[in-house]
Amino acid sequence: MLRLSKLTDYATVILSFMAKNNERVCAAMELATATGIALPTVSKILKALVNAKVLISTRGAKGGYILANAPDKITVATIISALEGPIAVTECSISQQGCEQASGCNISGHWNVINRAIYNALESVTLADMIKPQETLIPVASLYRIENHNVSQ
Amino acid sequence: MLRLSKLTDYATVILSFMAKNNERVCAAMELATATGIALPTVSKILKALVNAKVLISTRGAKGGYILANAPDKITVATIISALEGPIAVTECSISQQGCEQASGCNISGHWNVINRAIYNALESVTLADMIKPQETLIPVASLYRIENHNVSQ
DNA sequence: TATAAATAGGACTAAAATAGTCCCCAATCA
DNA sequence: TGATTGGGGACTATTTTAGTCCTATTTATA
Repeated sequence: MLRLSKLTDYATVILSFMAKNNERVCAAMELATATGIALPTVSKILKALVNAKVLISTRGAKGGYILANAPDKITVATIISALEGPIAVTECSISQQGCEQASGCNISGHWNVINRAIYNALESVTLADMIKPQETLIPVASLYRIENHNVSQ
Repeated sequence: MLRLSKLTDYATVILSFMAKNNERVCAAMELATATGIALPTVSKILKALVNAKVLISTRGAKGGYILANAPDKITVATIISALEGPIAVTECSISQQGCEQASGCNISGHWNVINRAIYNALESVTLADMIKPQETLIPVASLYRIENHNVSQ
């Protein structure tokens, strides 16, 4: 299903809240209360976002977190990278040392085309877009080609 | 990192082999040998691809699998859907009943835009493309915005 | 300067998803 | 009829992800 982790999902919720309260330092506790996500989890996400330079932190009393850039400069690609590492759908695309699949794997070039397309899609949406009221709702069903054909495990 | 499962990766390797040997019925055993993937795993993948109508199976002695369509009619999106279910990056995009995040989650419309873009990217590359010799190699590093900023777990 | 409030970093546990294996049944061919 | 091959599902093992907690460090302020 090509999914994002829950933490990344939480990150967008947290960052959306912060974007709406732009220019104000928010403590982890406040963000936990506002979003309903447990404090230790919020804290973990915030640390990752600071490492990725999406947020700037201030320590000590009255400390907290603030967006490092304007919401329209923070892309979804950046947020995902912050929590999940490089955006690429296959291992070999990341390790760059080729996959161990000796026979028949000369397809990395095409995965790169796909990765690039996905990256562009994620790069084209910013935090500012996400907090805008949604104009157009695309019917979800149209996104699916095949329904309910998962591998039973 | 937005990754595909290993099984999906294997599926592309298996299907690539079959596309090169088009119009010939391949037994699971042969595919396992050709790709170096363990037989039970190959078998599991083939079953999923049959369910998704990517492959057609023949039972009994001399049986095996064959592509249901020409390689240029089988898209990467179809292959991924076959093994991982609907292509969408967030749970709420799939369940369609909205997420439980009461506060501040009015961003599903934008996720849909992203999902659609990703889907188009995956739909635009076919199995035929994947077995073509790669013309252009895009430097992988250019796909990344932030490097090595993963969350330590 | 002591104290409280806040983040930093990392270790750790728990839960869930994924990968991989195995078994028995059904179908087909020689 | 027996060998070969896929179908379906149960099961186990492994890996990843999620979530928690502890201790150190920093800073404001009473």
